[in-house]
Amino acid sequence: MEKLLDVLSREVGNAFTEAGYDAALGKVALSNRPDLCEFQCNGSLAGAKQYKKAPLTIANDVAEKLKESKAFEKIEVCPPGFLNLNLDGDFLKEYLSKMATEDKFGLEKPEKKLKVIVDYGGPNVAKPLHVGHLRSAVIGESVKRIIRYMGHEAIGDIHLGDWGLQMGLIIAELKLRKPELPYFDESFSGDYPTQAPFTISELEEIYPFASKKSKEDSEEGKKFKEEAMECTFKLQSGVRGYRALWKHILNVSVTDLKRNYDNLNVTFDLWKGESDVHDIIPGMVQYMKDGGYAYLSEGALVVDVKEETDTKEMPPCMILKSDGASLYNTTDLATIMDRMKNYHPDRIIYLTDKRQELYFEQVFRCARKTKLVDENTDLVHIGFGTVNGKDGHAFKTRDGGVQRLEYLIRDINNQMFEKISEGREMTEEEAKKTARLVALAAIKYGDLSNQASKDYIFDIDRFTSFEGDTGPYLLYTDVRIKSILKKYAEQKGKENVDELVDIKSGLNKPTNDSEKKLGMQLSAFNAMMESAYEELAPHKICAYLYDLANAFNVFYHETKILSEEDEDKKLGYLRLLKLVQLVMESCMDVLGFSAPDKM
RNA sequence: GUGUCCGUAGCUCAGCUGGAUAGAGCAACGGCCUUCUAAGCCGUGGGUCGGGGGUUCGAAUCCCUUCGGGCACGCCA
Repeated sequence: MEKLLDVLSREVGNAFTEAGYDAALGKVALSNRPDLCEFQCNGSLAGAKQYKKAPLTIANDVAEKLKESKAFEKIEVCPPGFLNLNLDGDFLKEYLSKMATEDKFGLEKPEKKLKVIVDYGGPNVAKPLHVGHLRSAVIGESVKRIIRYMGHEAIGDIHLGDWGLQMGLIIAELKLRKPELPYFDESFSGDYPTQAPFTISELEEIYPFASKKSKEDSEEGKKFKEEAMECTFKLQSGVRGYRALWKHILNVSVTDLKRNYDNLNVTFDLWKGESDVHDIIPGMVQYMKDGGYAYLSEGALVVDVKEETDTKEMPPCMILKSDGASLYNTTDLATIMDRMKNYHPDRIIYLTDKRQELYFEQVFRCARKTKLVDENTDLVHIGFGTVNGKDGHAFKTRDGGVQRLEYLIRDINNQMFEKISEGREMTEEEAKKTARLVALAAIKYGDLSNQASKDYIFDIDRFTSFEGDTGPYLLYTDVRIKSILKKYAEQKGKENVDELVDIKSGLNKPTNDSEKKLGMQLSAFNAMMESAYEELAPHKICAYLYDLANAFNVFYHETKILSEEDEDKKLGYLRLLKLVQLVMESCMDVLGFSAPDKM
């Protein structure tokens, strides 16, 4: 379905043509002076020079022709040459009625369905999730859903960090603590225990402990690091006991990660990791050498990725370290190779901290230069900003430690639960469930309503106060609508409101200003979603949703809906409400949260 | 040093493919609940869009410059 602004631009463009001017000047935009008009066209000003005429003259010429258009109920010319336009109520009614009958409210299907891989830039196994992981999870989930909503195929890959020195560190430390385990006995040939020799809590304690030790300058630290590297090497070369231990680490970790991500309503289609491409690395390296792409520089194997047009320094992309070991780049490139072979994606989107921008540019250029990717496969990096505390510095707990995501969410859930329990008739069970939904919306909306690339301040007090521009406000609005519709069904003695209020039978012509504003906000849905997709910008959906909720609440306060005596008018209101509800819920779903039935 | 991002109300942020008087939320102050959920609505105050130049009929938006801040810049991920 054509976007409303395009329809209107065509109308005005035609008027420009009829008046003897370029149709391209007829571009219509939402008015930035809502006190004067709903839409505006500034083409007369832009065309003044070209036609050597006063803008006012052009505007008057166009306005004259525009009178024949059915799209506008008011056409005004304002000095120095603005065309101020108000939409015709019947025209809006027709547009909304069509929108209500179409799939996805008039969002156009893509010409070609694309296959997109979304790489969530994986957490490391054996390390608890912290607030930093929140962004990649929340933004990634939304980006994935936006892509799907647009009609493309999206494959989400958590892409775990499950292979490097970190694994060696854990194994080395375990070896010190529990040397009696069969995994370290090279002569052991029986079956290893199916039960892991540690819990997730132990694992989460071991890794930071070992990591810290390996960084110490002491003799002990150096020795430990060597041991860890040795363990890494043994693991990667396939020593049986080490592989078995590694599987335990992975299993214990993944179970815990799944639980945490489930709480965030974030899911992955693939639980791949760096280890999955281990076997194809030698082949890839050989290919890069054979192709003349890779050469030794300062002992390391690198590929030059500088380009003529570069204005900045562009270090080469490193393929292997000087000791011959692989690194982050190696696995990322091998993963690209693997994905091309097994999925043939049209696009791969990476979500990581924005500090990795240069790194990804190197990797992308390298992949292109070495032809690991097809020319028409798009590689995109979405670099997001850091999550800061109220002081503007990286988010920390009160004692200065890293805040575990799990505890943070638990705290917010609890705060919500208390708030909801206050003076509301709900069972404890219900209140808990509602609290989780509200907390999730608070957290996700708090994150997603900021531009992804910017740092933002994670202010728990603000998120949990949930007044104004917050997730809970949106939920509240949706709940209000549901409540009215439910009440109407009850009045009619029906279980389900859908058979009473069918949006497909069309909307009414708006009868007052707030109703019209609400309708206009609805009509912008398809354009908004398209732009959110093009820019991979969930915050645009947030802004739209907030505006829609606002428009609804104004309408709600000005309009008595259920007590309206004119049955046709009442049904019109209810269908409008239903449409608002469906659009809101679609937006929320794409953002990755949902509303309860009551709150 | 090179590159890059940012600087908008007291605070947190939109707006940036150029348009008229720069918008929200929070905080402050004042109204609105016997009537569909007040987690709401309405109103008041609050700004040299970091500074300076330029392009343009018109600049928060584009270009240059300058100040202030963040981040990155070969063997970490």
